Amino acid sequence: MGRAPCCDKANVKKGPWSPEEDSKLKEYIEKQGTGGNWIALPQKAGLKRCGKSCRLRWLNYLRPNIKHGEFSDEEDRIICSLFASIGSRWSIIAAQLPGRTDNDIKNYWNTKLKKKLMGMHMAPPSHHHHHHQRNSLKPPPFPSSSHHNYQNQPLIPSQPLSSLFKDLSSTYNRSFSSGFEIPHLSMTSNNFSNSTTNSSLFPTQECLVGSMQYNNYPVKKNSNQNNLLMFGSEGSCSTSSDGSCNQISYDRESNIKQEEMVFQSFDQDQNNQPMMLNYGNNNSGCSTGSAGHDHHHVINQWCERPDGFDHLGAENTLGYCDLEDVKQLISGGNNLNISVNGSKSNSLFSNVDENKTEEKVMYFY
DNA sequence: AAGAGCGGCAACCGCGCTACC
DNA sequence: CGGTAGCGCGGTTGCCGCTCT
Repeated sequence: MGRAPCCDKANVKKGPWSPEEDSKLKEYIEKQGTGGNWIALPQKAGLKRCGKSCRLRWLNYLRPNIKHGEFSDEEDRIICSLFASIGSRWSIIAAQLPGRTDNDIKNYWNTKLKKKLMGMHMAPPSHHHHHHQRNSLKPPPFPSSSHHNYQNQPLIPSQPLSSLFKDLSSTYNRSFSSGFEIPHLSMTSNNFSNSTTNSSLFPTQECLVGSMQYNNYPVKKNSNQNNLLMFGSEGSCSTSSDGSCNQISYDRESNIKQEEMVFQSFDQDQNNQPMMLNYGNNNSGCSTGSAGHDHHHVINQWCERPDGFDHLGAENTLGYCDLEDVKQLISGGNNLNISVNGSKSNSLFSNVDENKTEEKVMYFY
């Protein structure tokens, strides 16, 4: 039994939007707002479009402060860093780049950035089949929600992440040895009614990934009392648990997405302690430092800190990871060594709930 | 000059999640 | 508590312009 269509497909227009449709939609939303119901919106606005189509058009093209055009080197770097860390979570990546949409970034990655990175190390395909080889550089398997899983991807390492960053480094004539960025994803919590989060309220734990020790990232437990892998803003070094969060909120004015994420449920470890994975570095620890860069404005709107520092607090605000550490992570069969709460594990996902995934080892493609 | 191939991007599609009834 | 509507996301497709042969 299939799902009922969201609209009457026979009576909706498809294809490119005309300027008239654009102005109708823009005008309606600017005056009336979305009303929290995209399905009903096109009829109210006098558009023969599917609600989903309207939403997409608004979010990707019509809403204020949308940035089109060339991506800066800094934006490239952020995209690459986050992609290397969390994979194709475009909406999350987009949240780090004000004015950019997930669709924009996705397209940019698929058509340009990926090739830029691959250019020096991978021979171009002999035959180009449009749209069919774009995913040849696969993201790292990400302990995703059930929404998207990577467990069915073939375990065939083809592109060491280290070389990927080597490419990037040479491309931009800079070294990533002190600037490899770790995902930095701010959160809000259901426990807080407003949008601003004091990130220090989130519990964190220490964790070793390869030679890197990470201890800045908060962890939360979901309502099922499973343990969650979360990337997040800096926090205290304490441990606690609270409710779940898993929603995207929007800046009231710009509709720019703000993220709060629950990524993956983990089993408890052998000591019956909550398991988590933090990203950080031996040297960075819970350090603080200079203020953030422009691309963190979105985050900073939501994760204010009284000291004025950004979330990871250092010059590179997303965290640090020495390139050698990255290489180390990639080497040895692309197998990450993880230590959680002092107990070593030889793969990132060895503690993943086996009912949810069969994949035990993190590979980079 | 023409057609095939390629690249870029807007838009569509299907599905998971969640709030609501 | 199950069913359903709506939302949001990532993957995919279609179209169009440019380049190459």
